Amino acid sequence: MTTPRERYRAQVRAEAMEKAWEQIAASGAPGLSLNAIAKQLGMTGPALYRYFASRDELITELIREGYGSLETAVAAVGEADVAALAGALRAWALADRQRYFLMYGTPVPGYHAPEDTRETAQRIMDRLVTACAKAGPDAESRALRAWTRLHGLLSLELAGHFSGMPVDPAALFESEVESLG
Amino acid sequence: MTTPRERYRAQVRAEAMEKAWEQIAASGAPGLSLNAIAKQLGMTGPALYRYFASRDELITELIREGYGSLETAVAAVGEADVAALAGALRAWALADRQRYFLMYGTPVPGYHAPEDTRETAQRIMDRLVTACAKAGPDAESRALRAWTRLHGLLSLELAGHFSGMPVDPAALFESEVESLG
DNA sequence: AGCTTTCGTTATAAGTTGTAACCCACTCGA
DNA sequence: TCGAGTGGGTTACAACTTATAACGAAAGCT
Repeated sequence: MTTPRERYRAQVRAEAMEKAWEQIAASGAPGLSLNAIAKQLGMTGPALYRYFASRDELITELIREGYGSLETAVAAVGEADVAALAGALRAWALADRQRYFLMYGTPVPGYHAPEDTRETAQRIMDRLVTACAKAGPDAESRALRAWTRLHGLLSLELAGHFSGMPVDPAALFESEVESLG
Repeated sequence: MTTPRERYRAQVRAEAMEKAWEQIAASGAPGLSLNAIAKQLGMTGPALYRYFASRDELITELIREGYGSLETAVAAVGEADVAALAGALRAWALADRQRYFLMYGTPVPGYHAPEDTRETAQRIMDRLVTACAKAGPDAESRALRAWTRLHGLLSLELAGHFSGMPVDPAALFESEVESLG
């Protein structure tokens, strides 16, 4: 049973996180400002602290949401073959670069992700493992290799390290996906 | 000919960058504070602006230094076979995680690396290409694949994404290096 | 109706980057 | 050797940031 207050609170939190995603997409995680978000929501800075204990908690919540969104993205892939999963991963990553980097990019020393995001990450990995299991033995180690290879490709592409090089990221990705089969 | 003033200036800049590396290693790039560095050098905050036009310029200088250090690291590898280069890369990366992420980690939207670092990166890549050329045809594309695979492995390891998993990063790295031969 | 919880406000503390103005010391040329 | 100019360091300040405290008002519950 949700009271009106709870619903309102959830709505404000959701709107704040929406603005936060926009800010992160525009200026990266370090450029995220609670004050600016509050202003966009039509309230003063300190008011937002009723909804998020700190800037870090907001970012943690964004990371949680990010993992959730990736999980639904891979869950939406019907028959779980590796190529389809890889394609879904790339599409999801390209949809929001900074979201990808928030989860898999530069770690902040001292920051530890909450336990439930690790569990979500595990479920995502499991999905990849079962896909690999259909294609032969040693599913776990092949899934691990798939993950590291795809991540290497994606993170370099998203970071723009291929720009200025005569490289077609999509083709490179496809060729690397084939190497996994 | 270097005047005493120039030598003094260069020294202060070098010391500031040293402290900057320490700060980045401790709290990541967002935690880098010009004020704190100035204090460590025994001067007030604004004084540092005589040496670096802005925080961004200091970070740019650090990135430049990072690329330079990687270039000397790979140049120190005598016979350039891919396995040796990969080993040198991993050792260099493990020596300072945040330095690696400063160069290959999460990009800041709107920030563009200066041209000379791209040239240095190109020279490093060339080294990898010549190493691949000794092992067969299609050196360029094999070098590119080597880069993306090693980066995927390294960045996940350095970010701590393997901790909690039954994974031996060194062994995984070795096995992936073999896949390149 | 009245009580309590919660929300949003202003005020404030302690940081940050960066600029401006000023002083002092060192360097360099006449 | 002395005077002028350059460059380093200081304090003061503006405009930000995160975060807390204290207060008022609105909404919900009994």
